[in-house]
Amino acid sequence: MPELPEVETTVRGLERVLKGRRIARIEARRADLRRALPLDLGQRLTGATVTALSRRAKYGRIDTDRGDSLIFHLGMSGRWRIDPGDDHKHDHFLLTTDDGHVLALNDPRRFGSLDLVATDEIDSWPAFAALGPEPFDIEAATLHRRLAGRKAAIKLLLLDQRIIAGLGNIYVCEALFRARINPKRSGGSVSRARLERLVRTIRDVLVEAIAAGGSSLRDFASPDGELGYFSKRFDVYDREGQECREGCGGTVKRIVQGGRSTFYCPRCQH
DNA sequence: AGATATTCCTGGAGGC
DNA sequence: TGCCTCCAGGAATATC
Repeated sequence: MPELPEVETTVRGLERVLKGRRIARIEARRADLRRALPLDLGQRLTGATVTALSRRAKYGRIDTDRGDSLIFHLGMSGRWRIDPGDDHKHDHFLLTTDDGHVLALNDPRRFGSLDLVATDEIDSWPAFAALGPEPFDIEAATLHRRLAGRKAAIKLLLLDQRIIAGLGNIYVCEALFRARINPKRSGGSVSRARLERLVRTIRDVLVEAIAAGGSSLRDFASPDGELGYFSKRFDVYDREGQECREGCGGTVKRIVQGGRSTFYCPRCQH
């Protein structure tokens, strides 16, 4: 599942073929990804030059010289392929550059989204306006303030994009394990010192995943279509019943919080 | 504020 | 082999 590291890797991959290029052709095969696409999307993008690519939380952003930004979210199963060759099922959106590269957005489950937003209004675009700070920017003091008094489980609060933006299920589990924090603990009860450690482990785990080329769930492909990585091993995610890698003698447990799986070591995490 | 449920969607896994 | 059910997940939304 694409989380922040996968989006970062994807943006970097797209940048290699897109930055500075003129968009020669757009093919939007579905008008209805998560939200309806503007009817004039083709006109606004065709002939425009891509000036910059960037990432915000789990969104990728492609800016053009015509004042528009194309914003994508990969949802659960989204991926970009560069020069896919033949046609793939679920290729919903294709972009051709002036030097002949084809970029295809493929998303079987269609939980992803595609939006065209005026670049100078991007900060007030509702999906962006609601986002909390980036994990690489947030300070422990800020996180402490944002969690103060909150009774909900720390695991759930870290998944809340308004509190801290960009974390998903996998890296929240991994970061909490490394920080030795029990995912069931209420957000407001985590001490400032432990939040210092948590901010560090969040950054560490994200940096490592980006370095490994994005993570590693079976179906993730890098932008150029290379198939998935098993290079990054998780300590707890999807390891129910297996021994704790910390060597504490405990066993990784799976619980359900907010309707989704949490993996942790009850011996190590308090 | 928080807990829980539902919706979107497909493919992969496991049961029989 | 195939048919069935369940499950995975991010984000928006609804309800109590």
